[in-house]
Amino acid sequence: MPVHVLSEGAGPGAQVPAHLTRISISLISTSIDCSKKTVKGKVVHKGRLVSLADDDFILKTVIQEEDSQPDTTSINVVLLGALAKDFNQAVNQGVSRPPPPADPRSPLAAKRSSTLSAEVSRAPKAPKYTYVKLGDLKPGAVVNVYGVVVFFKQPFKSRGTDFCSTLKITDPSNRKIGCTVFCEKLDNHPKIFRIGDIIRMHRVKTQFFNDSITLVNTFGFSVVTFDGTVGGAVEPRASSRSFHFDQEDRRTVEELRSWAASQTVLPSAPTIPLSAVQPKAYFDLTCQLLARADIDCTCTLLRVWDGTRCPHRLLKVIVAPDAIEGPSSFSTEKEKLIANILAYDNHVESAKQLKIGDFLRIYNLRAIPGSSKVPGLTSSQSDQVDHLAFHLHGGTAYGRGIRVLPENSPDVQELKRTIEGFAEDDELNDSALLEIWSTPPESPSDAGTAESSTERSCSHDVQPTTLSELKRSDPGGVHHVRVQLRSYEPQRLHQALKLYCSKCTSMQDVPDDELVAGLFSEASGDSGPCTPPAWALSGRVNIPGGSSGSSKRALGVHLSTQLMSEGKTKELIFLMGSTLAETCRLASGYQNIVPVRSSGGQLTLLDLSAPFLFRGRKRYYGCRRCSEAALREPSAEGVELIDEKIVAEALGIQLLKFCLLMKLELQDATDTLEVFLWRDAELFFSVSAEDAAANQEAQDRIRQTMDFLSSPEGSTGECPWLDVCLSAYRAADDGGQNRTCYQICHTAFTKLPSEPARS
DNA sequence: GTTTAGGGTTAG
Repeated sequence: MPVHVLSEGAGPGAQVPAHLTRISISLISTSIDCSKKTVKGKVVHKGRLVSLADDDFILKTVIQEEDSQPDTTSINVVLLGALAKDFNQAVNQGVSRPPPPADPRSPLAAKRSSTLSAEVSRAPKAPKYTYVKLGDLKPGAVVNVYGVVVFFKQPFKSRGTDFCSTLKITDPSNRKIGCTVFCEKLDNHPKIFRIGDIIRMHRVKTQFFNDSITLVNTFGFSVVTFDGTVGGAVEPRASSRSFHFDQEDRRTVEELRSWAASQTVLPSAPTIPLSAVQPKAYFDLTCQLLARADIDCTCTLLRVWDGTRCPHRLLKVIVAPDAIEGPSSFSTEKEKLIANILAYDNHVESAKQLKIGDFLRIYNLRAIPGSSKVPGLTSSQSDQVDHLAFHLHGGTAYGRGIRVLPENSPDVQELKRTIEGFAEDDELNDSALLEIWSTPPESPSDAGTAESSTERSCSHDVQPTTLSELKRSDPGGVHHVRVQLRSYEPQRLHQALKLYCSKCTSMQDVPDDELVAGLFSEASGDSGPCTPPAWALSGRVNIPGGSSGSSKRALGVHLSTQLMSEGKTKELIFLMGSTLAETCRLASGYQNIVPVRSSGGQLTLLDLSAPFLFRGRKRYYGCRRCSEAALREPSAEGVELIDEKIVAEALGIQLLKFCLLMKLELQDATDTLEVFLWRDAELFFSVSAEDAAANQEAQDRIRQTMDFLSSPEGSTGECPWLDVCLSAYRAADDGGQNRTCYQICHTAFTKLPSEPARS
């Protein structure tokens, strides 16, 4: 039997016998008589010709219908005998165009596979993406590639309609390939943070330019990048809503990482902390934005820090306080760590997009010594000579630009640790804490030598002092004291629970149930018609009756199509029109509940004063200032567990962290002292603040600890003694006056009386 | 069915 290959574009009747009719591959099933049917498609896989006996062969092939979803409309075909042999000779695996026209995990594909896969026998998997080695690139093709980034620019505005990213990549073939990405949306551009990042691009076309091949994105382009650190987590940074990622991708990334690590030719441009900045040098800085001010239309001031102190004197730029976005001043200690950066020309626009609190990487920043000419107002210029000024010059040469780093990136995690290390001495400066508390100390009591009820875990090598000595000593530093608890606030311990934003460092009370219930009832008020987003499947859910026997009712729910197709239906629901009590009741049956409402005919989230997420008994809140909340479909691709972080990220919410804040009055024989328990409160109580917000046991533990510490013990009739590590720091109060504050650090309560049995 | 850019320091 001869095998004919249809030429591209040939009509269906051209070479096919007339008694045969063509059907779509998606219609093939075991209940259909296929004997007079044909299919038309492309050979996306051609197996090896296997010889069974003399002149008897077997060969497997996969045929995929064109212009269709890859994992739903291909068939496995087993060819036998001479047909297998003829096929093997006549047919080539055709990848004249890039294999799949759409990401195989697109919602459409997922939806179809979930409904059809059980009924129809087809290829079990989408055809794999094939990646062309950079050394094998030929002009005039559309390909998928992997590479290691050796140069990149942040996206910049082109003269056309799009932003443009330019980068250069390499791979073990050692060929360096320039790439250009044009996209209107910044979000669709590759998320490259540093040289050495790994990049995967789908559907880029090869072009000849200046005697070498370059890559440019083309239709259906998608890109994913990865950190290039050997041994680091392989976390895809996608630039599209859905993308394919499997174990083979993981392997490829790891192979490229190890290869790159062995290459000395890869230029390494480590980011430099402010403490290591050299005058005249260009460098990349990883930092947090604290404040911003427009100087003129070609220059914007960015005030940043990275928790380290630059040994050189830094240029001060004086700006009118009302021109500053963010705090107009900081504590004296913090000011010493803040660098003023002048961003010029094209960077003024990108500086505008930044939010106070953002974590940034600023590329190709220049430290200029002795600068005295700065647009706008500078303080007395004569005493600014030999001060370092940081300039981000106009243009994009050498990758000059600004990039916001995501909070979960390893570099930001490290930055936060550095900043928090400083925060131990300073973070409680701003009036936040001083506003919440204010009561003066009183008189001393007797000293004791009893066993301590706490244990210090710090490594500070300081001798214990008395409170009166401590009060006389210079402000700052750490101190060890032996003290008793005299009093504490708040007496109502639930008031010690706060919500803290690590981005803008604001702190707020946890909204009480009455307030939250009010928001739910207000949200269910708008019951007009409402359009759910395209990715959602809508249905109803029965609310289990409460113990009071309240009437059952059904509420609207919306589910993510993609999560459903992954069998994760119950892991996340968007619930509409429920009361707070009903939401809590349903939370026992669904892992994640996001309350939603109808607003102006659209489905939206509730006001951020309400929890945006219920997980069992836990509720999670977002920062009103730092969130850009919107209802979006979360991607759970490769995610083991959908948790508050995944949901918050998908919804653009800056997650607030539960924390505990108390003010304790301590005493010893010499004096009394007010101290805060905040940063290490969880360590002190051996309880997480999040648990304290949700469960009685954790609350009991805090209550028992405070009861124990404030009640007379045994025959001595004294309160228990505590060995405590205190950190002292200067902080400005409301009136701008600096005063010394103390905070308990590195200290854990150890002597809890036996816990009562629980059922 | 594709214009833009196609790396290589501002000059404050």
